[in-house]
Amino acid sequence: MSKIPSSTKIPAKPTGSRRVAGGAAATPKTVAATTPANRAERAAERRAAIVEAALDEFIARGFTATRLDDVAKRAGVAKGTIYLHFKDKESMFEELIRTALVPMINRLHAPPPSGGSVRDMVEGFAENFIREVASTRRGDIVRLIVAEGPRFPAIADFYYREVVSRGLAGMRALIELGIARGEIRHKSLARFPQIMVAPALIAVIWQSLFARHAPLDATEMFRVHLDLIFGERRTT
Amino acid sequence: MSKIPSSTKIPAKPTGSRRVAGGAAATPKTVAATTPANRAERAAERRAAIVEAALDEFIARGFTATRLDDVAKRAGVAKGTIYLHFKDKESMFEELIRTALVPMINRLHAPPPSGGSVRDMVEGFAENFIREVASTRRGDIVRLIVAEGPRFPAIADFYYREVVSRGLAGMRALIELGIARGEIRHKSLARFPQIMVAPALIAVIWQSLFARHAPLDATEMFRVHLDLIFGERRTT
Amino acid sequence: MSKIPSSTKIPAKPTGSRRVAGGAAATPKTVAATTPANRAERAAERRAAIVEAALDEFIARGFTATRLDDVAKRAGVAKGTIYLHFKDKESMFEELIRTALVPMINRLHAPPPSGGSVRDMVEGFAENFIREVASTRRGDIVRLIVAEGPRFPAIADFYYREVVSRGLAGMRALIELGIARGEIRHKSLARFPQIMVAPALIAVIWQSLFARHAPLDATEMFRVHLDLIFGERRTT
Amino acid sequence: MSKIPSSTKIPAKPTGSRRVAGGAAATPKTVAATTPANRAERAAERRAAIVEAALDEFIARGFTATRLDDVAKRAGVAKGTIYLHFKDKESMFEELIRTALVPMINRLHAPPPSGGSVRDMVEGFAENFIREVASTRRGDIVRLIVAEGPRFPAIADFYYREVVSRGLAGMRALIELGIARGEIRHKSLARFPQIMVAPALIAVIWQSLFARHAPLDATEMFRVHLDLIFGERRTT
DNA sequence: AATGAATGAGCCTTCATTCAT
DNA sequence: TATGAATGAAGGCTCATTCAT
Repeated sequence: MSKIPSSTKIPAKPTGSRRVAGGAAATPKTVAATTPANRAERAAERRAAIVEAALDEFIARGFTATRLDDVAKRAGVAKGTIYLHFKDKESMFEELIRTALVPMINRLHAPPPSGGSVRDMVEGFAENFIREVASTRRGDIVRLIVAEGPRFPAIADFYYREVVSRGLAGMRALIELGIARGEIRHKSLARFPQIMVAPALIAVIWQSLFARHAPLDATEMFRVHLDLIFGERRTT
Repeated sequence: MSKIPSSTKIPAKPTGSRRVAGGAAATPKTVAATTPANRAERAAERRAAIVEAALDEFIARGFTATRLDDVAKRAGVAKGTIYLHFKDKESMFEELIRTALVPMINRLHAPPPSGGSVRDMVEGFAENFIREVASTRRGDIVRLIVAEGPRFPAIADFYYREVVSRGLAGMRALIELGIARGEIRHKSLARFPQIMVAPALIAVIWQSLFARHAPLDATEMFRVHLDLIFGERRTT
Repeated sequence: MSKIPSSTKIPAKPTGSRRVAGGAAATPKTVAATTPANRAERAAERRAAIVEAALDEFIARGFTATRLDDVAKRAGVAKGTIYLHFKDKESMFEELIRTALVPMINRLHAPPPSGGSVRDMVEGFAENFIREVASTRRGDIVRLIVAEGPRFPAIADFYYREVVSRGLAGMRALIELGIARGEIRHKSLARFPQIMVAPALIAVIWQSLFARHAPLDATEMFRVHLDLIFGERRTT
Repeated sequence: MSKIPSSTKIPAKPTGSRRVAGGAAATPKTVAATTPANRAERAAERRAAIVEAALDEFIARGFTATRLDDVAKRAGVAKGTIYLHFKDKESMFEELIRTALVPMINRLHAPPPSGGSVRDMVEGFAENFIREVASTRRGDIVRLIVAEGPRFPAIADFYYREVVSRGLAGMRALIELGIARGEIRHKSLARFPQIMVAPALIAVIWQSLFARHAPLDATEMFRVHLDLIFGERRTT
């Protein structure tokens, strides 16, 4: 049994603009004359590169095992530069997670595309979730929260407050709408909206841990799950 | 936002006989009046204490952040003693996880208590799972696997092979039985036995991360979930 | 009988500019007024200081007993700094030895100052050797190789290949020249050039181990040795 | 470049009586009924085994790198047993060296076999030395003293006092005899008896370090050396 | 006397953080 | 603003030594 050696080079998807072709050891010094105007722009770019890199590393190794040295290398900046943007490793981690959750939060704010049946809405949500979360890096972030939550209560709290509780509230509203409209018969489902999203979370975890052994068609699974709740549709 | 300081003393559930109450610096030399007569017995006890302590620390901090120093202190042994029982931190971690999973594996071997309806069987299984796993340290171990799996592929593999694939196979058999007996109408459920257990896993994660904010009645949630699959029962 | 306590402070010949006199706890941060203008220069200086210090410690204690902590202290750098220059203790040791041998190797390359008789050449070589090796730290390095060679075969190999075999080859050539010129009568000496240098090595070892008890005039000894080979000279 | 891994099993020449055939992990407990009479005998045997084992390990690894665990294993005793015979590692080392030197010391006491010419006597001594020292473990001990001398001044002192100074004194007497008898013409040789033995020491070191690369016929070398001093003999 | 489990000081090495340039 | 050399606290692991059996 061997763990992933910490020297493993997680293939770096170079983060955008910077990183001139050919530059071996990423020498970011020779950036040439900087137009005073785009200073801020350049800084923002750097910061973005750091965020990208840090997320990748944190996802791959977890908080403690991540080395800022690696983050810097991957971001193509010097180690010290990280400290121009973040107070320390811990704050960086927390800030990163928050930032990464923002899109999810926003989606929860957006009123669900209310056209059509409740099932369509839920299915739309689920497809979206699976496409945008379960099979992307955002899914890894969810797993990261599960992993580091106990050591970063603030992160867990934030996630609960901003994502989980809102998401469940929205889901409950949908369920109640479904019940009101007669689409859903099981009234008690409204007491446990978690049930509605459970397969989505399963999918997230499955992708990280077992996809290699047994690929999982998350969308289809979710559809079957919805059949349980709304009754079979395809028969029609 | 602050993470749990690494110096935080996770309250140690003292492991059995040794460890006199109040003893601060845990001086394990003066055992004197402690009963265990023979050598082997003492050794086994020590090893058990280390296992206990290590599991607690690993669960609380994750692999990398766990200090063997703390494990030793919590177990009431010297640091060197750990190395009489385990090759190194990594082997200790892997061995611990495997050991901790054995009870779960055994339960999967045991033929499901086949009396009664399929729903009863599943419900029995779920109640059991929630009682023995979701709300105990075994649940934390599942979360630990989710957390460290990507860095310990061997652990993830082992968990998949010994627990997940077997568990799902068993569940699929039950589902097929339910379909054959007419208890379950949704035939495609057999393709995704994950759906059946999804709420159980949700419960495990919820306990670790959010129980503090919003307690979750896992048993009741699971019952509602079963209602979706088997049809409501309580109406009777 | 007591060995040198490992805490013994081997008097450090301070390595160059840095290191203000008397400074106990060696706070190398406040360099301030120290001259070395540019980065590279400073780095080279530090590296040199480490090399100096490490050699002294290795010579005084041998490989295993040398503590990098002491090396760092003696070099006036932090422990971590060593690792900016060397991969680990072992590589440092091997690299150090090789580096320290380079001057000897170079001397072997240089064509012997061919003026005069063979005896003069050998005597010149010997005087040089005794002046530059036997009574200096280079002699200690030879002893160090003798001491650690069996545990570092690579070091022994390197020493044999680069110094011993070349040195003996050169010496053999000289001997043959001496035989050809009629300066040396014992033809079989060419089969054992080791004999020619034996007293030099004896001198090296004597200096390290017994000089304190009985000083040895290595130069004079070598001259007597040459008398055996070339016939007495002083009579003239 | 790689050093000998410390795990290297130096092939143990099992030390005599003990060590029952087939006994894997050398379980010295089952020694059966001990005749009260031979207690002391058994103890002496054990001690001898420890001495043997320790010498081998010290020679192979040097003082610091030698683990008492390995010594115990090789001697077929428990680690604690070593402490019944020696105060600590350091004393053991010093005592071992002293003990190992005794035979050499004794030989020096024994009046040189005074029959025949001085050359015969020296040649006899040298042949003896090369046979009994240079190519045996005793030679390794000489190298060990060279290696550890600086860190164990007491050892170096002892060696100087008991072996070196006596040996040289004896050699000087022989040289003076040779001069008196007209066998040796170079009178100043008496001032540096080291010259007489230098090739012998060279041979010792050569065996340890370079024998593998280039075997050395020490006896023949010594004979050539003597030819230098006494004049060629074979021509006759 | 002999054992070997247990101890804990100590050492190599890593890595978050600082700061002179 | 950005760099990266330097720092030193901390942690994994070893091993001489002790001591209950």
